[in-house]
Amino acid sequence: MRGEHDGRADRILDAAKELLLRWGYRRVTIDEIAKLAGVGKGTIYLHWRTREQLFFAVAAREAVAMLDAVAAAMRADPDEIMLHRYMRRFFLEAMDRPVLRALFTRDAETLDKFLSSPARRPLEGAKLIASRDYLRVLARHGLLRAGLRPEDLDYSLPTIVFGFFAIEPLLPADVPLGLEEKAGHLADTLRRTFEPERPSAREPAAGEVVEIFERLSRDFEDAAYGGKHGS
Amino acid sequence: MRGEHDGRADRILDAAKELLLRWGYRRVTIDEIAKLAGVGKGTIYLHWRTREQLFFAVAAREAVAMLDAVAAAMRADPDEIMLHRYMRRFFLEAMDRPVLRALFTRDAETLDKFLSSPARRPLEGAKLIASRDYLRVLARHGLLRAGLRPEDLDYSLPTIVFGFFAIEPLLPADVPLGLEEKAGHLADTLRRTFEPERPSAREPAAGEVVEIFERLSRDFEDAAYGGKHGS
DNA sequence: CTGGTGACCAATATAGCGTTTTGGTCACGC
DNA sequence: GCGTGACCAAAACGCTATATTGGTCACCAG
Repeated sequence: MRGEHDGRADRILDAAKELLLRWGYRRVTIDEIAKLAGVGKGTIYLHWRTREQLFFAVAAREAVAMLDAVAAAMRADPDEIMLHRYMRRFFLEAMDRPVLRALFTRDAETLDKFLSSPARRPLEGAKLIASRDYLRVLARHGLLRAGLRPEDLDYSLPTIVFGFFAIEPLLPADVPLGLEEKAGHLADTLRRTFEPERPSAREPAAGEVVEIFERLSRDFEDAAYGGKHGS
Repeated sequence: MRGEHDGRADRILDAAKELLLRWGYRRVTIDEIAKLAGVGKGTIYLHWRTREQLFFAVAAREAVAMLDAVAAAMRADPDEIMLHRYMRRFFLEAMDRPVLRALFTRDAETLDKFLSSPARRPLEGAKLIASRDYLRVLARHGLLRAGLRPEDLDYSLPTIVFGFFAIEPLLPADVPLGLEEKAGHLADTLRRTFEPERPSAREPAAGEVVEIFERLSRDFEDAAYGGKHGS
């Protein structure tokens, strides 16, 4: 069932994505998207109720790709479920995907009003970064500092991660750090702040965690293609 | 010599500050400031070369007040020189001063174009947050993690602190945390990330550190009142 | 002489308004 | 019955006339 869309929705999303990255949110019109996708304008409205929903779907599809990459990496190496490893990959994957990078770095040039539009809400860091379920599993398996409860992270964790994204457009051009190094600093901060010095084994938790991210991915996929009926 | 200005500059800065907070950067005119301060418009230009410099001086004077509070606290309690204690106070003091809060939270409503104006440059976090001299003293006295060099903090430290400020305008209204608690989370993060588990005594470093902040304060004071001749 | 001033000016911002573009709909036809 | 593009109200844009404002400087009060 997964990924067996008729392809038309994806052609439209491809067109929207390309134009978004080329011209920025404000300058892209539905007519252009329809033309590039080779469909009538009305067809787009068979898939999504508004322009906003359409662009939300563009971003949601990117999130799906990212989450799938995350889940795959966790399957290949259980260590990858550790909070600091996950956020390291999260940072790298997000920065490698122009749409997500624009979203997380709050690139106003590209996203303009979409940044403050309500449709963007479900993409807010919180859900992706700090899925309560994921943190709960980590805590239960001794992969968070003793005594640290999932809700204790509600504020700090997204705030720290947000800082590493949001600082990007403000960095002077001559910062001698690559993405990998930045991700490393982020990971180091999270590991020291939230993880135990001697964490338990990861394997017992890996299955559950992978499942959580797979489910999250499906949720975003549904949200992307089902925008017509969604909230 | 300190603080013995003729008072006129301060009256002007008071007027500018009040109008800034009331109307926002864009709506405040030099004429209004002059009227409220009870001086002629030309007089303002005897103190500062441009409107931008004037508003920079408003912010610089706030920074002086904050730095003085920081230095006083460090004099009263040497523990206050620890990085996490300093940043805790920095956060609280900045958030308590409307002008600095607007600056650090990047409040576009209040500051508008001033946020991207070159005159603001010297107020950038880096100088205040991560004065190299201060970090060097901490390192020399064993108050930073072994092996952590001041330049290793150039990226991480401002980034983390920036996150805690910049997230503010994005927090939903129902976040159940007070400023003190937020500052506590920031301090905790910095302590665990950058400080040794068993730091050396603070007293030996306290004098030097206090001096650094006193000098920083004087620098900002000079910059504020000497805007006429400054760069 | 000197420090302070406000009338003055070029440059920028604003307001008004007619025109164009565009998100979203829906009657029609393949 | 699914897909379409002509259609429409609403929003965006371009443009001109007008108003505002940062910054200057000739002049004046002390």
